[in-house]
Amino acid sequence: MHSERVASRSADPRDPRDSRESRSGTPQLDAVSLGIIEQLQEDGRRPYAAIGKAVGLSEAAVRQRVQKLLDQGVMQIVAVTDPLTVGFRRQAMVGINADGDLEPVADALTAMPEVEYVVMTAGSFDILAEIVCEDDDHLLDVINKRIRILPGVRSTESFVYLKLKKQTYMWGTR
Amino acid sequence: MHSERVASRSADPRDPRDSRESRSGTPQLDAVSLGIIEQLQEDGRRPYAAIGKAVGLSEAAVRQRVQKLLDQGVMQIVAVTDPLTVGFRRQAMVGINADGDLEPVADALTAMPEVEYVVMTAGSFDILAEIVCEDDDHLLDVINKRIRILPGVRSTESFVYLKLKKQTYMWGTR
DNA sequence: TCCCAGAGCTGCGAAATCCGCAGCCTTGGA
DNA sequence: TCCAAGGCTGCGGATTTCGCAGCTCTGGGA
Repeated sequence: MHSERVASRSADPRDPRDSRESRSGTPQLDAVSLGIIEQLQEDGRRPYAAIGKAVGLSEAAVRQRVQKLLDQGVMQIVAVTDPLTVGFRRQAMVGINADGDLEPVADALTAMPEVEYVVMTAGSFDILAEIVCEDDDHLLDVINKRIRILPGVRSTESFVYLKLKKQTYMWGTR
Repeated sequence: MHSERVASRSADPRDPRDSRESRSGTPQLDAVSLGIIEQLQEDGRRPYAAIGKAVGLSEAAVRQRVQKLLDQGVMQIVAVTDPLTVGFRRQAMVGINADGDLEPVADALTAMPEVEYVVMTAGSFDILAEIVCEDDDHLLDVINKRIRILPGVRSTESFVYLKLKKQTYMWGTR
């Protein structure tokens, strides 16, 4: 039994290690690590032994891999909620257009505590940022006094959240 | 010591229970539960005893509260990653405009495994949906053959992700 | 070719954590 | 006034986590 020890050598002939990196500097993951992530996407507190049984590894090995994935920043194990149910009254997605290099703008957004999510995109917006605020005043303040002021920012468009319908992290399990 | 047992009765005079619900049917949370969530937003695997010490509750009480929060769907404890680093080549935010009742459209989106995030918004889009795909063909397929076909959908606009800059869930700790 | 260093895995006790349960207290309704 | 329900505590027993020593495989250097 413990069926696929194979996975660690057949699926990807190379080591599970960071033998090859994508250009962004993030390590490449083998099938076993993906399996571990998949298990933890279902339940972030699942015991290492149970994960090991599922992916064909010992408890200790799973523990080492998980620790490494966390250290590398590849994954994080956290509680997620719908902010609207936890006292934050206003949440919005903001589309941003800017001139020149977008990196400094994105970095400035990343530094703001109210900004939960920043992604650079292709399309009619250069950057999308998700904002979580206490109330309308707070939201207005962040957008007008903190974002639209950033050097290079040409325009913004806001989408205030009315209702969160879905929020999952289980793409691994489909 | 165990300073604020107060919190469970002074901050909000009512029980920590779902004595009063917001209109969406989600229970109201007291300060202690918020504290627990905050702890788990920093580290989803933090031991119950450590959380208890931080919020002034026994280990068993924390365990019961966490279980209840999970059962109620108020929070989930999961591993989150940047899909782009885990083998999914294409990710996009799609803005959608539709006629009539938006609920069925949102429900249909929610049912799609490739859709990770669905939110109804105010602004020039009615719905925002985040999509995670294997590659360009897959993405194109989902948008053209699955989303734009939905009854009521008038138009869509896509923002393909180039680089994820920030992704946090620690709004509680600021 | 031989040898060594590094990475990853296993197995194993010790320590810490999780879990179920009985009992106590408070609140609200009959 | 009494009872039922919800929430909390404390406590053992079962389970899990943790640290460590030892093994294997691989790649590089002499």
